Amino acid sequence: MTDRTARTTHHHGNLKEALIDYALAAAHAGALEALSLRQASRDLGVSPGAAYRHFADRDALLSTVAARGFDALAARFEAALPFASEATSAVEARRRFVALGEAYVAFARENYGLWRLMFGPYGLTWVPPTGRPPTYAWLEKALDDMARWGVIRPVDASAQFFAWSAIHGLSDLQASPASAPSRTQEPVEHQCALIIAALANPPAKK
Amino acid sequence: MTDRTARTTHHHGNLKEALIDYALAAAHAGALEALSLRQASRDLGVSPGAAYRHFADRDALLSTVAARGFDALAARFEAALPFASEATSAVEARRRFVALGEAYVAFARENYGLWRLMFGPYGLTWVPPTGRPPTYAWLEKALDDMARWGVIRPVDASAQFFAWSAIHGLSDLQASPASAPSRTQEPVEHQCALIIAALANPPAKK
DNA sequence: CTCAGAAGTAAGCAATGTTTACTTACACGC
DNA sequence: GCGTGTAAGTAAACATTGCTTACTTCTGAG
Repeated sequence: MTDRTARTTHHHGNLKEALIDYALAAAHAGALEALSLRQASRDLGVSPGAAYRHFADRDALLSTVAARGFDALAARFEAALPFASEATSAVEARRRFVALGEAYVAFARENYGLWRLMFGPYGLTWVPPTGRPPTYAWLEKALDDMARWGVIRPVDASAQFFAWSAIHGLSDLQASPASAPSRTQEPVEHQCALIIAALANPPAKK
Repeated sequence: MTDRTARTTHHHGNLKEALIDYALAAAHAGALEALSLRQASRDLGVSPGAAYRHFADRDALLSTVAARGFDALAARFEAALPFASEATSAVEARRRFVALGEAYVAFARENYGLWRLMFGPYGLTWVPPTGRPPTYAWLEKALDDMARWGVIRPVDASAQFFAWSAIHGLSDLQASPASAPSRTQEPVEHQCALIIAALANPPAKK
């Protein structure tokens, strides 16, 4: 966790990436908001001012880390539900939507610090850094799949946003360490069922 | 904003409350996570160490401020929708539920820093500090009212949690300064309509 | 081989959280 | 009324942090 090919070389190493990884690891432990550049530099065996050769200031590091967070979330989506694949039945489409929700919640739980950063004052930039489609595209696709198999009605942007914010709220509430005692995972499926119910019987648009 | 009956008296004043108010004001401006005890003490005309006579450490202050946040939210609910009142029709019950959701979102927007604190690592203790019922009770009551007038089916704890997390997610996403450009308020009503749709046609429980 | 520039160092500044030993001033028993 | 105990505030100090500046060192392109 400390070394990163920066050992043998006296003065050089791939800092920047090492700093990002360090922050990512700290985020995994939940202690991101209190991350210290000096401590990081110390642990990476480098002088305090070295980080400023790669990041304008602490916020710049946090900002890029937040961006990486969306990348990591997309990777998790891809692992749980390859973007290229398609649903082959109604029950399959439904199962995929639930899997997406569960991945979302699980990510928030396992990377609480990063999660907070992503949706905090920084973050929410979500340009697609790699070739992967931005995270929102997974949701659109899952909803479209369900609509195609008749599980729900066709969705507009407003309905998409509803589905997103419903799962997002669930994640935020369940990921909070304050609700740690009730760490049950099953409600996610039921929540998704309720979202599907709403999208299957949408309110009459006035 | 600086004075608080602590002026004339040379050494005393109602610190503690002044500190909480100071933090609350800072929260209103959004700059809570970066609140400085020294700066606060300075602005309140008191020495740096004075705060520690009332709070064990910085986190203790933030923690009580978070608790006050839930109190302020309850006050807002009460203002928008007196707890003692009852819905007198189906459309009224529905209107009240929407008003609750709008109050929730508005509070998150106007007190972003406090909002983040309340649902962050601190907070979520929500003991009812004053005589008011805890915030969650408003939601329960609004849902029960709607069920009583046939707007939705009777709700269980799981359905309550669904409604809460859906509105909570909406608040969190819309309150984030990153989504400031799209500061439209109308979607709240539509979101609530979708929540109602879900609770009116709940999924068959297996 | 040189040498310009990237990458890292050392030292320093201002600010913070927190602790300690000290003073002050209020309140209350006598 | 008057000492006096105690809560509340002060002053000084320590460790740590973000960040800047002037300096060194290493590297890789020409």
